[in-house]
Amino acid sequence: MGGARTALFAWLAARATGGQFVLRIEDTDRERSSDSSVQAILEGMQWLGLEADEGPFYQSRRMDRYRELADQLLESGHAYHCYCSRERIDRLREAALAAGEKPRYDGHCRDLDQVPDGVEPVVRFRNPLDGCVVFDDRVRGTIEVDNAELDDLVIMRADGMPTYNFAVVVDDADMDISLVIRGDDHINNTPRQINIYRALGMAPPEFAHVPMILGEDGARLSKRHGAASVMEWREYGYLPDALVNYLARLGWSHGDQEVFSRQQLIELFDIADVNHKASHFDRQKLNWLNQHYMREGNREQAVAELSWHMQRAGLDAENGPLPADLLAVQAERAETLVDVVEASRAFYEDFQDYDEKAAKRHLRVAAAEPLQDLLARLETVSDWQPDALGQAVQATVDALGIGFGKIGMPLRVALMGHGQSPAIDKTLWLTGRRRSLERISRALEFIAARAAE
RNA sequence: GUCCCCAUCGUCUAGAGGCCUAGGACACCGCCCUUUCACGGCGGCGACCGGGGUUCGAAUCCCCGUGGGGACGCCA
Repeated sequence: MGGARTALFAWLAARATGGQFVLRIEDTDRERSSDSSVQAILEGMQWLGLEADEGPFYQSRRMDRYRELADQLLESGHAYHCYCSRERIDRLREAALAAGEKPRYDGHCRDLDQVPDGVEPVVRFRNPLDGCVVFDDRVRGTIEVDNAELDDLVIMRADGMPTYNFAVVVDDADMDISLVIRGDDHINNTPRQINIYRALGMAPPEFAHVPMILGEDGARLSKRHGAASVMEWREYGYLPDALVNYLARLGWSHGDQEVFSRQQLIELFDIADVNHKASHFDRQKLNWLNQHYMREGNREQAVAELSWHMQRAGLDAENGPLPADLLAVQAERAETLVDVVEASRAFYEDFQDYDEKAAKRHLRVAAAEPLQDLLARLETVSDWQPDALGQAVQATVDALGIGFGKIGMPLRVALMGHGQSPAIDKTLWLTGRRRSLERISRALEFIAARAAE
């Protein structure tokens, strides 16, 4: 989610300023990057509607370029081969930690005379020893770091693959990136990268470090908090528009406004307005927005998503009301599309047993006459629409001189198997003629059987 | 531990020295509407982390504490 929000900000910043949104897959780590993880990103972006103007570009296909520039740095003396073993590096780190210092590479191979045999070296960047790096962050303002705090980072691994900090510099320069928007966990990388730009003789882009998103418990958002990938949120029943709106409001705002269309977001968004503080992910507020978008948002999107969820839950839309009709009545009593589907099973398939408590309370002998009367009336209803259905129920109430409660709840339980459903006319409507008549008959039989016991 | 970043209701936030008796939203509580569940309406609870400055005046500026987050990888 953090990545999705960063992508959203980047997309908005590009759209708001007439720029291009470039999608790049940073897959230089052979062990961690897999087809499925890349696929998850691509799918998530598409589902959220964050279409890229360029890309996706894959770093794994630009190896020659990274090697070329690493060689250039080697030749100009801005980089050097390092033969230190991982064990030595580990010892260095432990010693530094024990001494209360910041772990750093000690520059052992900086000026080596002789090259050890049989060791595949890494390439390290020769970071300046003094001075400091200052940059003007578009959201944070001026950030200043002493070069003395920085060590010589590895830019090419022993296997010849570039590391992140080097590859992004090369790519951002080659791809003419004017603004880099990323999580503020990268603030510490930026001065190192700026030093590399300088060594390469290239001009660094502008940077904007946006705050992180924390879980409800204040810890960094992770799988532990329920969902790692954007597509999992789809599975939970959220709408892309709701997620986009929610994510945009996390760390950014425009006065008291809470609901923003994409168009408004594009018109109002300015990266410089982004907050400095990390924010907590609040599922309940997302729920509220999701309900809002289910009720009043883009109909096609909501219906398409609902259909997807129905299929996933094994509900056959052919065998019950139209998803659009279902949404129209269920959205106001549900927070997610999964809730809508779960509350609607009875409209698409038969239920086995009545909820014990509901049956005991509402399917009693006293309910038999009203149900019988209503059944007769419903059989004559030709236009199975809410208005006519509501009138039929009212007619039963009037004819028998009973209160609405004497028929409403028994009917609800007869139709749904339990006591929760939309307004009774809507419930009859969604249940459909054949099922409604069958289920009322079934309830009458149930009542009779109970009475006989 | 060292360095970097941050700090307004439980949460998201408004607030750019007087407009603040600190506003809105979510959540929560109450009432109304409703013979289901909801929706909706009305109302309530609830915050400027602490201490020093600067100023006629500070939530807003500065410093120091404290708290939180991040970084310190041949991960990104």
